[in-house]
Amino acid sequence: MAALDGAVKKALPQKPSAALASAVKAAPEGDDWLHEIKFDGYRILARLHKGDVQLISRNGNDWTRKFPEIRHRLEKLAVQDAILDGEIIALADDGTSSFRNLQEALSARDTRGLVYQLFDLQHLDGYNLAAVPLQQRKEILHQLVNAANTDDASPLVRYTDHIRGHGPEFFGQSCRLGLEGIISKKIDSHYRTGRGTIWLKAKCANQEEFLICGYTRPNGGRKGFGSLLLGAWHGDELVYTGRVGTGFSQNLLLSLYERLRELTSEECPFPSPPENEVGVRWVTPTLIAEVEFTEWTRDGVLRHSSFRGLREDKEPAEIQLPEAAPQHAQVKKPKAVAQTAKGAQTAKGAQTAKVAQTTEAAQTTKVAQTTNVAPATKKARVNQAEVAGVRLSNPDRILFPDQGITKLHLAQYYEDIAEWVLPLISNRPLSLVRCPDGRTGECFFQKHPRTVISEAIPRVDIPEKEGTKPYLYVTALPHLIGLVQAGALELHVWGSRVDKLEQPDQLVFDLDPAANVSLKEIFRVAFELKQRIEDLGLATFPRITGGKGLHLVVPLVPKLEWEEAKNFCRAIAQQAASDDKTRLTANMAKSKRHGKTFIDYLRNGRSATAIASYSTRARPGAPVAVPVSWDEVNDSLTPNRYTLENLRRRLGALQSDPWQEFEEARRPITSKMLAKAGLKKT
DNA sequence: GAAAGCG
DNA sequence: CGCTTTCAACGCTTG
DNA sequence: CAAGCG
Ligand SMILES: [Mn+2]
Ligand SMILES: [Mn+2]
Repeated sequence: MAALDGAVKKALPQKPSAALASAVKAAPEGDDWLHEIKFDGYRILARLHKGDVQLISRNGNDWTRKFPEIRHRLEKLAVQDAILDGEIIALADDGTSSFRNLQEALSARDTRGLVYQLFDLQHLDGYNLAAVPLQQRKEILHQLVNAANTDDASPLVRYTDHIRGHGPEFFGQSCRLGLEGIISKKIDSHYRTGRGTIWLKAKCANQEEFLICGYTRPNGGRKGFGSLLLGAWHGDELVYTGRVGTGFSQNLLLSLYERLRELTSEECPFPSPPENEVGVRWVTPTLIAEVEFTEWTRDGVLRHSSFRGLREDKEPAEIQLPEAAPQHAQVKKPKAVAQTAKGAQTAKGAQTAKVAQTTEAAQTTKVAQTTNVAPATKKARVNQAEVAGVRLSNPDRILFPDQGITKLHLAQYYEDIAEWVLPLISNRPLSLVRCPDGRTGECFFQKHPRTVISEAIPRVDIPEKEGTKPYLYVTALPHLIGLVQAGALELHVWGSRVDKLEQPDQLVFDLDPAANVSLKEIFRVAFELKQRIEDLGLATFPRITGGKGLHLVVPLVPKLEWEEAKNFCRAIAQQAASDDKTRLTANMAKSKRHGKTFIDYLRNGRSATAIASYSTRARPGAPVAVPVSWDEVNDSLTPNRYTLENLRRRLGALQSDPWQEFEEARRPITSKMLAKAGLKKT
């Protein structure tokens, strides 16, 4: 150690402090930067002294007792004394870290699944390493962690790897994967505590911390609070920054509500109270909420905000108004008189009149949008909303309880991504999975609209065995919102369009892995099938389904009718299966699938459907089916990694549509192809 | 979610 | 009138 | 043919 350049003999500090990263818009270029994935957890310094371990939070509190397993693991590190720097996270199977899961683990006192990701080393065995170049500090740390983990397949304490250079590419790739962002560090830098410019953070979405300053009463049937009112310090003035009403599970919402009730205050904490906030309960601003949002409106409030968790490791005074916030709101003088919540009118009558969420800034997307909470008139119209001109009943009904995602939020999701979803879903007959009481309620499949669904959504009559039946299809955003109003959580589409129903314009090969098939194997199978289809002269585009598998979608010029098309698909699937009998089957029977991947070619029948691109799934985690490009099909991808909560990060980072070439790649199925697939010419 | 049925 | 009940797919494969 | 499948 003494031989190490920069190491200085020094006593172990009693109260170590951490280096902090400064926010930047883009990742730095050049080989003199190292880049790490940004974790979504708690920043923790570990102080090791003669077998004794102390875990210290960002604001200097002793959190050792919160993480007994990690403490125990650190006690076994082969060091006399050390200061380690890292982040404690809840690590999911797909390699992502979730702050929500971390907090749930902490409040349930079940911290066994948590992992300590170490990325720096301040002090080791009598020497201060602050002046040792970063790369060397990380090498020493790496060896230390490796030596301790030799016989551990799933270690609790891990070394955090980095890539050198290629910052902008790494950042783009991280965002396309739906991650939070990256941290960039100067390769030869010393360890400097406090905020500096040698550690930089680039984020994939707007995410900031705000003080919880109040809450609204819940709307019909809901418990606890409806949404939180947020603020931040601007100098010594507390400024209102908007509300957040999604992102909490039921449990979290109720426990947060208990804490807020103890903080309730008669007095509005804002010198300039927000306008039109009726029936708000104010609280003393002490709790800190981490919030993700799409943008600031011109009024200086958050748009599309979503709660990510409570920060227990910061001080309220640290919460300053971000520089990106428009100055507008602070200048504005109060119009409305501050209300102290007194159960005025009926409980339900305490309805927020209008959220400051439709401003000019909010109107800039391609698709016309109007997202309003309707004014409370008397009592009849209470609790209704409108999106894209379509009336939503029960906008506050929770459809995904673990995420607190409501019907209004689902409608806003489709409004937000309309330009992505509409080209891929328009003019195709639909089947729906409806869950009017949410994902965990009773769900059912629906093919025919009957009375349930808005007359404004177009129908096409399709001949069936006996007579002709109506099917829904969409051509525009309001139709999608109409489906949301009906409680549709999954949209499944035909492989043909309403103007050419009998001739498919796309095929779907649905790869359904058995439970114990690894991702690697699914993807290997997918590439082999891709090759097989390309050899026939057709293109394939991959789509992760939001469930467990993957689709290969084949663009066609409509020519053959359904029966011939399906025969073609069956021949391909059976050929693939017979060439790889151990890993594949073309037999739908579950008993024949054990340990294998089923090539479900049966999506390619008349009236068969497949999940639509960008449709949500009625599954845990609020996943979404997402078109990807073939070069994204690798170890980083999982079939359900994109969700209602993180898809926006991906779309924002995409340089181009991963299915950009889809239209140009259309080809008819020729008799040559049929012959090559082993079918007789027609 | 919405219409029909029931007390 | 308000509360409860009912309904919301189906064709093809497989053994 | 009934049962299973998505
Ligand atoms: Mn599937
Ligand atoms: Mn399938």
